[in-house]
Amino acid sequence: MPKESKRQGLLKASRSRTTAADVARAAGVSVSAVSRAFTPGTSIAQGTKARVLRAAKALGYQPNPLARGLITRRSGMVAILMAEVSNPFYPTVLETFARALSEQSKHVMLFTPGENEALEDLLPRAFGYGVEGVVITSAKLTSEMMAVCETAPVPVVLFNRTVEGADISAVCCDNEAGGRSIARFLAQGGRRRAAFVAGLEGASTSLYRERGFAAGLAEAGLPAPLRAEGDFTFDGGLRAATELLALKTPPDAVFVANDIMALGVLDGLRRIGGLRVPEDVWVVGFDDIAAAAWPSFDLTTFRQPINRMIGETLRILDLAESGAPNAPSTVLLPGRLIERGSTESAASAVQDPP
Amino acid sequence: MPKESKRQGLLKASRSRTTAADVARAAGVSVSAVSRAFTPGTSIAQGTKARVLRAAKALGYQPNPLARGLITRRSGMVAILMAEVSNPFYPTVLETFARALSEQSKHVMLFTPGENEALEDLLPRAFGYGVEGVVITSAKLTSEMMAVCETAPVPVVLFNRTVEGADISAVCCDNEAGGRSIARFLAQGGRRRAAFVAGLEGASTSLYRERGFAAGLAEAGLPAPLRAEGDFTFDGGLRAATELLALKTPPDAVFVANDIMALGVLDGLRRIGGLRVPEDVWVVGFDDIAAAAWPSFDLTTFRQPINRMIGETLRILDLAESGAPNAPSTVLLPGRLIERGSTESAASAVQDPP
DNA sequence: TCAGATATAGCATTCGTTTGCATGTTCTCT
DNA sequence: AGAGAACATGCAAACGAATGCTATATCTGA
Repeated sequence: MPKESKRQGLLKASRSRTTAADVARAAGVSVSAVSRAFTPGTSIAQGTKARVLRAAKALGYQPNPLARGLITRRSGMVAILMAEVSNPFYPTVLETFARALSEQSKHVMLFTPGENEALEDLLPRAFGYGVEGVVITSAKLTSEMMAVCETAPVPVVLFNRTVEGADISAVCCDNEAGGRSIARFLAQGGRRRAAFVAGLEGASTSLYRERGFAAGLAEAGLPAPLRAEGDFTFDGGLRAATELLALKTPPDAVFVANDIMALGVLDGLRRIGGLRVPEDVWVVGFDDIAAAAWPSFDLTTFRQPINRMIGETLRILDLAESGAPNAPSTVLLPGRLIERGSTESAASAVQDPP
Repeated sequence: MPKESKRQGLLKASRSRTTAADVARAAGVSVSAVSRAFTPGTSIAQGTKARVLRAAKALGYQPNPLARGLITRRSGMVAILMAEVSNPFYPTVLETFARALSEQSKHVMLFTPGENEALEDLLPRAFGYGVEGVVITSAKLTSEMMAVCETAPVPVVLFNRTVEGADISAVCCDNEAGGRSIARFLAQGGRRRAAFVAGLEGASTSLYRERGFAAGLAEAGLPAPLRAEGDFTFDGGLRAATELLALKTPPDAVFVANDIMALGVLDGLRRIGGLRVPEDVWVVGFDDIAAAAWPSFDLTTFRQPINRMIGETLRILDLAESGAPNAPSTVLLPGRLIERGSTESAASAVQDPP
């Protein structure tokens, strides 16, 4: 690797960053004082602090997160592991996170597992960067992964996921309650033959939603739901729809494990099956992504409280960070059914008595 | 307790960070040698390099990016500024970027400008983290912003944006050519009264697409397009549709500045205006997002070459990084029209004469 | 065979902070 | 007024790696 020194000289000459030493000199104090002025909760007199901050502002000084992170092991970044970008729910989550963290002047480091990249290799890399916390929104959680999470040097939170019997914090919508309330809604609407379209095998969200849904149907005296499988994608929904249409007696209502897939089901039932929604069949999703409200779909769905979920996640991260007992906690937040045109309201359906 | 011992082992492996000194000791060399073993292009014998790498692997050692970045000023991260998460085009871009960088074992640091956060404040923060490059995909580019970009210590690339007269690299689809080819396509299909739905005022993409479109129509001997404005969002598309419907003579074809807005226009024309697509009116978008291919929309659109665009962006970043003359370059990549059901093929449309 | 060129390896410095420790200062209470 | 306590400040040693320089081996050619 030959020629290299030229560029360096060029760049460094023009943009030498101002350091704590510069500020110290300007304010007539030591670098320690500068450091303390920027670290809350340290022993420093009001006067000197003000003086330092003033000098810092004048020079445009900001503590270097890299140097700081080298010592404190916290570089002001939070790692987010996210795989399913094709599901619009997650970009929204990502954006909200980024904004929320930005207000604490923290930043998002994004980790997207590649084809042949194991998640458990990604995490140590993140730790190397001194991330102050990790949020995982990826579907597949292997047991190796769990092990890494449990021994992580910083708090780890599963977002929209849970794992049984693992010592990891998790923040979720109450999926089981959601499934149950949808079952109740369908029953009240006079639906007799419900179907469930599952997401990826092994995803906790799909599992709990199905569990609650089945329980709710049973409580209402309805038979267990028909079942098809998708993979949480639009195309998976399309395929599931054809599957359902192939049944001798198709369902009169379908609860789909998430919205993006529900849109696929809806489209499949209409375009391929020629069915009318909601006249022939009702469709209900889960998440309340933006597209659910589009006129073409007008999808009834169960809204996840994204903002509260993110709030709770940040709370857990902060909590663990501030040295509180790091007892892993699972937070279940209530969601809410949003009725739209892919179902009829219970009121109008009640006309014919059971 | 078996669980206890297992944990212990993992703790050792993942938490207590092994440093270059540990590896040096294990390999019987100095830390310098370890450093050189991990830095390509340095003077080190094959034998010792192999020995070091073996020891490193055995200990699970990875150079600490923070410490490394402190010296080299490059921490292995690339900053991405992204605002419009509600447009599915961008999450896709983000994901592709993250994967591509991951293969160079670099990482994405995401910056999402908040409500009252100026972009030009965000960049210096990014520089503080030693990012090796910056990719900007945000809509609004103020002149303060330009100034910061031009004096940046690392390469900056505008993605899907251009700015005239600024010394900043940019990678774009050839929007003007795209607009022109769409115009030609509509003309060949026998459309006589075209409309354009613009995106945000001041967005270069919208501007160039419109320019090319208008030029193409003129060349085909058609009148200048009708015009409505959206804001690059679905709802903006809906509003634009109502606007167009309110005209005394509505258009027989609409070119919308991007897909997500085109879906809104399509939905608006159908649901609100009761028009049939493509029988009554053709609709063409730009981007080719996933939803464009959904049966409900089946949107003809101009596909941006995302992969090539990202490839070029990375190339520019690498180029500038490796010390080549940092002459800002603008790369224009060709896109391609994807015909779907929201238009008729020119062949079939030619059958019935007006 | 020996001077001189050429790879390698190590030492010590450097990057920009934080922080334990020691040293003042000021304050409080008796 | 004096003895501690409580607070402020600076010094210097980390943090973990990169790198200019120097000191050795090793190699080259005459």
